[in-house]
Amino acid sequence: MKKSKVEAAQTRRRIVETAAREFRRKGIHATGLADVMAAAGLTHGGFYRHFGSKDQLVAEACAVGMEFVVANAQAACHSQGKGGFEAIIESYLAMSHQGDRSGGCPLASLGSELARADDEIRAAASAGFLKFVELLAKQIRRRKSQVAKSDALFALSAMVGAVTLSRIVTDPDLSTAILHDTKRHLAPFVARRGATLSAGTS
Amino acid sequence: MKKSKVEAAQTRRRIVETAAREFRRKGIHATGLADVMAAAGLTHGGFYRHFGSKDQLVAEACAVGMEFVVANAQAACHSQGKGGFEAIIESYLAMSHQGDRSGGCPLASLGSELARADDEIRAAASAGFLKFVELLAKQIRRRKSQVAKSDALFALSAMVGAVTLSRIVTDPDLSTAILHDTKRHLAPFVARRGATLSAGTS
DNA sequence: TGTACATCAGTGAACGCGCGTTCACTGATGTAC
DNA sequence: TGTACATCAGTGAACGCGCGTTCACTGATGTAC
Repeated sequence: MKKSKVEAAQTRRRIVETAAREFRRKGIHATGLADVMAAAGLTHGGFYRHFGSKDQLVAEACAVGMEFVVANAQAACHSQGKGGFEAIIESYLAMSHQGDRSGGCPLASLGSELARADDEIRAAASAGFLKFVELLAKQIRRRKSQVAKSDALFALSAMVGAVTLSRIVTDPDLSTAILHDTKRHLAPFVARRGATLSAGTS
Repeated sequence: MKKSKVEAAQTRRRIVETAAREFRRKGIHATGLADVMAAAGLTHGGFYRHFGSKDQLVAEACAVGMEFVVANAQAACHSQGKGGFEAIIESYLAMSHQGDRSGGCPLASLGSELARADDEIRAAASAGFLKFVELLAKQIRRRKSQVAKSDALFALSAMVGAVTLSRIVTDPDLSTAILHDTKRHLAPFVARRGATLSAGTS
């Protein structure tokens, strides 16, 4: 039953992408390797032909998940009429993102699990996080790029927190309010060029 | 070996408080009931004399954890010379909080796990979240309390996201920067009374 | 180009382990008389 | 106040189950001649 090298590479890719969806949907701990392999149309025994451990898969799945999210954000800021920054926060803080864990941002759907994960996994998440920050910073044109990056760090923190909290809260109105208010507070960010807010001294 | 009613009540309380610490430290899924009971100086068999299930303990532990965090915030805003709001964000976004999962905010240390938890657990987290929001809103004096609440929702989203992300990221400098920048962006919140930022129309 | 053989992707059973939960038991507590 | 007995907090062994990981096996693939 050996498959060709091309097929094997496709299978590997399929496992990682399936894992990226399953981990985000049910959480890292709650998703077994057998679940992932079954969702990819395979039996669990073959897993170790492709990966050294579950943690390795988690790291790769995390990287792929972040790539998708950053690509989506990039697509959003090119497609809409609005400014790039506003388009990104609008799509990130949309109720559709809140409801779609498996296709959404790993930082929001796996945040507290990632914080306890091993170095390799956290490094993958870190790299994806920084790509997102850079994309955001590029949309915030300021005199000093360092200030734009600082603004982007803050904006992404608020967005990740908002989506996470809106998923925890039991009242749907409160859930919507968290996303809405975060959107409203972040939106003026691009407009206020060089405002006092971004020129803190400490 | 039966214990008196008073002793039993103390034991129950001790289990909940121990659980609150252990769950925040290692995560809900990764912490077994035997771990919690051992940390409380008991054997695991007695657990079901006090609780109906692990989920019930998680819900109570979450409630207690949030109570402690809100109480800490309240203490912080009374003890320092600064304004209450600034004192709270300063203590929440301190590196000491980032490093101390077991004594810190459940929303940050358990966020993505809570988002997938059952209704009872999420209701407990919701209630604690709202208490925190109300405390924050009280520190933000505005003409309309509804605006203060909206500001508080946003501020807490940013704080929870910042602490979570600062724990994920592998670069210690980036970790510090996330907390620092979030502090810096949130601090002017109280100063800017009725600024355009808080008077959005949509 | 055709043949012989090593490789290795994928299967399915099995491993030890820790989980949440149950249960028979113990003996101090609290109650009924 | 003293005695007899039911209660029940806590113990420790056991349960079925699913986990990550291993392994013998299979047969198509890819290579050496």
